[in-house]
Amino acid sequence: MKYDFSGIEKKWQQKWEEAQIFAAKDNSDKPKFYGLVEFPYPSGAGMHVGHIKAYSGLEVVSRKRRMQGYNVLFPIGFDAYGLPTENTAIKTGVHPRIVTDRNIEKFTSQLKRVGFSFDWNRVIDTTEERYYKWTQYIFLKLFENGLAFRDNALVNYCPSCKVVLSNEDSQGGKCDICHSDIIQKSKDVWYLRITKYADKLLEGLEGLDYLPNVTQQQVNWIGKSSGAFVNFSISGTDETLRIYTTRPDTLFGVTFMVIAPEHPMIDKLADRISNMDAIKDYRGECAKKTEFERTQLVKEKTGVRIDGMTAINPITGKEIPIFIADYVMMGYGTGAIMAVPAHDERDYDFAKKFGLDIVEVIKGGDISTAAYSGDGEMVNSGFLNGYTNKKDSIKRMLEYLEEKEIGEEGVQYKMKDWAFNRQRYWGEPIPIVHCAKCGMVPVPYEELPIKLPPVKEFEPGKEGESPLAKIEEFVNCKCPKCGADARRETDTMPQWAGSSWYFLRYIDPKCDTGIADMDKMKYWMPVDWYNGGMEHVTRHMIYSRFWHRFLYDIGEVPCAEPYAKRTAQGLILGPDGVKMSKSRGNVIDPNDVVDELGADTLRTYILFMGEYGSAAPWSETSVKGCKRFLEKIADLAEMAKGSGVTPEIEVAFHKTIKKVSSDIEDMKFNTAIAAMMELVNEINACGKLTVDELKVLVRILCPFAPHICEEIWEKAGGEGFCSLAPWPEYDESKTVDANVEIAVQINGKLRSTIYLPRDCAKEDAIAAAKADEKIKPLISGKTIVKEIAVPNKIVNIVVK
RNA sequence: GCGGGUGUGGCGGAAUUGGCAGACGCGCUAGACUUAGGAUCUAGUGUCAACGACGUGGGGGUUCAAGUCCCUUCACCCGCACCA
Repeated sequence: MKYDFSGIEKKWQQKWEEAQIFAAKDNSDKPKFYGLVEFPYPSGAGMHVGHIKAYSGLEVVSRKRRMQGYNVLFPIGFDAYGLPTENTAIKTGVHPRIVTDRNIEKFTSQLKRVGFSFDWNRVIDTTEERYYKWTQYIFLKLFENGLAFRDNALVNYCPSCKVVLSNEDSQGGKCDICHSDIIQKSKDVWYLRITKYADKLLEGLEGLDYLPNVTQQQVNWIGKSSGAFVNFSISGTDETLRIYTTRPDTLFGVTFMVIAPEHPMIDKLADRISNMDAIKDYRGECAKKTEFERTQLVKEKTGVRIDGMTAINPITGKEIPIFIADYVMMGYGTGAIMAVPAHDERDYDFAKKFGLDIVEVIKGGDISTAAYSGDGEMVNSGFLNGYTNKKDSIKRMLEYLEEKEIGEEGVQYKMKDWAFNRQRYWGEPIPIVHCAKCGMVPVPYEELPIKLPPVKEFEPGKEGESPLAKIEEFVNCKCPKCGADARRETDTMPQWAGSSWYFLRYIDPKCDTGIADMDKMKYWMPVDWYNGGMEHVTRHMIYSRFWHRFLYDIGEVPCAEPYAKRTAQGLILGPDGVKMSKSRGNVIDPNDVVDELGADTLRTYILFMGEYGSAAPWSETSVKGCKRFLEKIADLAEMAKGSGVTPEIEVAFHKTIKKVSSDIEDMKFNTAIAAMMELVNEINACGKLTVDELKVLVRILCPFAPHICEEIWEKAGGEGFCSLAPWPEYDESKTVDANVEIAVQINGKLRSTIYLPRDCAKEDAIAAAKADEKIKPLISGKTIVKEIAVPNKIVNIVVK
C-alpha cells in the first residue's frame, strides 16, 4: 500500500467527526475515565510542538481507555483571557474579541489536523459570557464567605505591563508575562484569602497520585512552619514588638532585635528615635532595590541601629538594641525578628558586623567561629538548662510563654494571599459595586454576567488604572442595596481565574443553572488523570485546588480534590538542544511537519523521542524514522494473508501487547513504540503475517497513529472504527518462549550462550553449560570453585 | 545554602531493579537497484595495539556477578532561596 498520509488523515478525521465517536456520554453503564490536559491560551502564533506533546500523552491513554470499554471524557477548550491578546489589540487596533475568535479558529483547525480524539461538543472558551458568568458567580461566593477582600498593601507591580501581580506570577522577581523586573508598590488591591486554605491544600495532597516533585513543589510553595509569636515590650513605651520564631527555646540567647525597613513601628515611635535621618536614608536605599535584588545580595548584612528605641528580652529582662535591616522581610512573619546570633547564621553575621553580644544557649558548636544550628544541651537558659531534645525544650518554652502571656504557639506560611485584580480590559469584570453608603456591595446573582463593555481603547491609564474606568456607562450604576448612585469595580480578574474551575465546566458546558449539574459532576469527578507542565504546579494547580476545595466546602462540588493523578510532560527543545524560541530561530512548526510527513508521524515521533517527562531535542532526521516505521506498517497490510496464528511470531505478539499495554499506563510511550518496531522487524524477518494478526497490530498502534490504523483496519475488513475496536488481550503463558537463551560465564565473563527449555532445573543448566564446546576447554584442568545458575538467565562457573 | 534530579556509543535514548550493557530509532560505512538519490533494499556499526582486552562522569568498595548496592569525588540541570 502506498502510504498517502494526507488523504488518509483527512478521510478519517472527517469520518470520526461525522460519527461523533469521541463524544462522551453523560449517562452510561460503562466505567468512566476523565482525562484532562491543560487547555491552551490561543496565542496568535498558533500551535507549538510543545502543545502536541502536552496533549499526546493523555490522547494515547484516552484512546486506549475507549478501546478498553470506558466512557471517556477527553475535552479541550481555550483559556482565552490574558495580556498577549490585549497587547495585540492595542498594537493593531483590532478588538480582543475578534483576535481571540480568530486565534481559537486557528488552534481548532490545527488541533483537528493532528487527529486528537477530543470531544469537540464540549469546547469551552473562558471569555464567553455563558462561561465567565460562572467565574463571576464563584467570585461572589468567595466574597460572601470572606475570602475575597480589598486591602491596601505593598504589592508586586510590573511597570511594563502596568499590572499588579500575585506572588505566583512574579516568581524570581520577574514578571511572568514580559520578564521585566517587578517593583514593590503600595496599592489598593483585591485579594483572595488562599492562606486560609493553606492547611487544607497541604493535607489534601495526601492520598493523591501526583508526581513526587509536583507534591514537593506545592509543599515548598505553601511553606508551612511552626513556632511561636513572642511579644517584646519596647522600653519606656506601651508598645510591643511582636516577632515570629521557629525556635522559641533559644529566647535566652536573644541579644538584639531586627525589624524590616518598612516596619510601621518606626513611624509610630518616630518622636523617640534620635537618628531618624540615617534610618530614612537606609529605607530609601532599600526601596530602590527590587525584592529580587534584595534577596540576591546575600553577601554582606547591612542595617542601622535605631537610637532611642530598645526592647526588653521578656525572659531575661535585659535591655537589647533594635535594628532595621533588609534581611528581614515585611512580608513574612511579623516583619520583626528576635536575633539569636549564636545559633542563626544570619544573626551571627549581623552581630559580628555590628559588634553585638553572642550568647551560647545550645552546646555543640564553637560560637567563636560560626553559628551553631544543630542540636545539643541547653545552657545559659534558666529553666531550660539541661534539656537536650529540641522538641522538649520548645514545648517547655511554649508552656512558659503562654503561662506568662508573653507569647503563644503559631504557624506561618510562605504562601501569601492571592493578589487577584488586574488593571486591564481583557479579563472577567469583578462583580462588585462601590457605594458611598454601603461600601462594597456584591452584584446580585440575577445580574450576572457583568459583561465587558465594548471599548475603543484598551490601553491602561498612566497610573495603571483599568481601561474600564473610562467608560461612564459601565462605571456608573445604582447600588444594589440602597439604590443610590454608585460606581462599579473597574478592575478585572487575573488570567488564572477562568482556568481555576474549567474542568468542571467540561462536564456540563451549557449548564445555565450552575457551574455544572451536580449529578453529572458526581459521575465524572474527580479528574482521573491530569497532565500538564511543571510551570503550572505553583500557579494554576494551587489556585484551582484552592477554588475547588472552597466549592466543596460550600457544597457546590461533590469532591474535595479535583485531580486524582497529575503527571507532566518534558519540553521539546530545538534541534540545537536549546529551548525553542522565535529569537533563536529554532522553532519547529507542527503544521509543517503534518504537511510534510503527516500527523501520524508527528504524533509517533513526539512520543518516541525520549522519556515523556524529560526534555529532548527535536531531530529533523529522526522524525523520518517514524515515517519509515509507518510505511513498513502499510507494507505489512499488503502482505497479510489468511487467518489464525503464525507460530513463529505468536510469542512476539503476546509480548508486544503486554509491553504496549503496560507502557502506556506508565507513560513510557517511547519503549511502547520501540516494542512495536521490534515486532514489525520480527514479522518481516519471518515473512509471514495473517490478517487476524495485522488487526491486532493496528489496534495497539491505533492510539499513537490512528489514521493509518483506521485505513488498514477498514481494508482488512475490521468492524466499525479501529478507534473503538476492543483493545487486544494477551495470554500470559504465551508471552514467553519455550526455549530460552542462557548466557554462560566463566568467572563472570561471558564465554558462550546455550539454548535450554524454559524453567529447566539448575543442575541441568550447569551440566549443559559444562558440555558446551566453547566452555569445555576453559574449565578442563581447572578447579571449579563455585557454580551459580539463575533460571532462564545465566550460568556462572567460577574456576581457579 | 536547602530540596529534587541527571550523567550510558557520533546523536536521541533502552536495560523485567543485582544477571549477556548499548534494545529501538537516527547517523555513519559497504554493497544492490537506479539516468539520478536527500528514495528503497541487504549487510555492518561501543572502543582499542581485535581470536584478546577495555568499556555506563572520576576514584574506591561489597559480590560468583554492579549502569543498578555502599563510600567518596566531579560536572550539569530544575525548584526554593536572608522564610526568622
